[in-house]
Amino acid sequence: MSSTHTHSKKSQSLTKNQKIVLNLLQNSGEALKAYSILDSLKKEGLKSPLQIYRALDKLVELGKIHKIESRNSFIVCNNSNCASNTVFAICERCGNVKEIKNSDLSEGVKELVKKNRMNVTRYNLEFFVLCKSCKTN
Amino acid sequence: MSSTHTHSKKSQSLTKNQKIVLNLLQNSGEALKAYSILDSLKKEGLKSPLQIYRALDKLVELGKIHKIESRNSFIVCNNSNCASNTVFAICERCGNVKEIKNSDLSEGVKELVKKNRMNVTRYNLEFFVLCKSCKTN
DNA sequence: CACCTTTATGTTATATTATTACATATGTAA
DNA sequence: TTACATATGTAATAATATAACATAAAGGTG
Ligand SMILES: [Zn+2]
Ligand SMILES: [Zn+2]
Ligand SMILES: [Zn+2]
Ligand SMILES: [Zn+2]
Repeated sequence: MSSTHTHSKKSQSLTKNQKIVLNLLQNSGEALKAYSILDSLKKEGLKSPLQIYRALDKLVELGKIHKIESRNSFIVCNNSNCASNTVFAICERCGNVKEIKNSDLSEGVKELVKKNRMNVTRYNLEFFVLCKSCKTN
Repeated sequence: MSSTHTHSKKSQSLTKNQKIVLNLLQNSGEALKAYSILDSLKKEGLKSPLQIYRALDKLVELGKIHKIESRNSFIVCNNSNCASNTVFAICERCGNVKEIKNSDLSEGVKELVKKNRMNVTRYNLEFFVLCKSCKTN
């Protein structure tokens, strides 16, 4: 035993199911739905929706993934740290989702927040677009 | 007979069910869920989810109402014409939803769109806030 | 270590949200 | 009239998400 140096770093504290779900989302690179994730993970032993939703909830809470609200799907965070302020471009034709850095938006958002005296915790912006691939077809 | 003067104005072309649903949303003034709308309209003779969803779909399409994606609820449009570009403040504590004019946002959005070379059809921005009433309690 | 608390897991059942499929009716235009 | 598009009614079912409860693992305190 000796060095059972409990690597209890906060940063790698994902549990088994959380790791499995995160891996799938990372490897897929696209937005996935909960029940499609469940299907894909039957072989890993996960067999109930709740196992998926619990992992997803936690990963969202940790900022590792985001939920695409208008599509009930989930995608890995593309940025280092969104602080849960998210911007997506969602293709209306093929459903492709791409996360966008929100830096350019901050000024406009700040003004809007100030003018409306809002106590903003976070925000989520969804652009509905025709993606490059769909535009050329 | 005689004057069956078909009042076929495009502007008032809502159908019976569409009018009933829109009226309820207008009178309530708050965001409502489809099945709660259904419950409220049992007395008007609407009895299946599909009757509600069809009316809601059409009203959204016409821009009369909006869907709050993160809450699966619907609210009357608060502006004259959003062109389906919507901004909401959603209280995380009580669920209250308020539509916000998006004029101040346009510059930041335009830049973001330009920088990412997006072909944007429309957008939806959801601010998660602590509303005034909840802040004081 | 023993003890307690918190967090995660497994499992079943159920709630909530939304659509498919098909038959009928109504509105609009040539 | 005929044709076509749009709206309605109704039943069944699909897709998304949570409640409830039992058990297990992880973490902190003394
Ligand atoms: Zn992100
Ligand atoms: Zn596309
Ligand atoms: Zn509006
Ligand atoms: Zn509130």
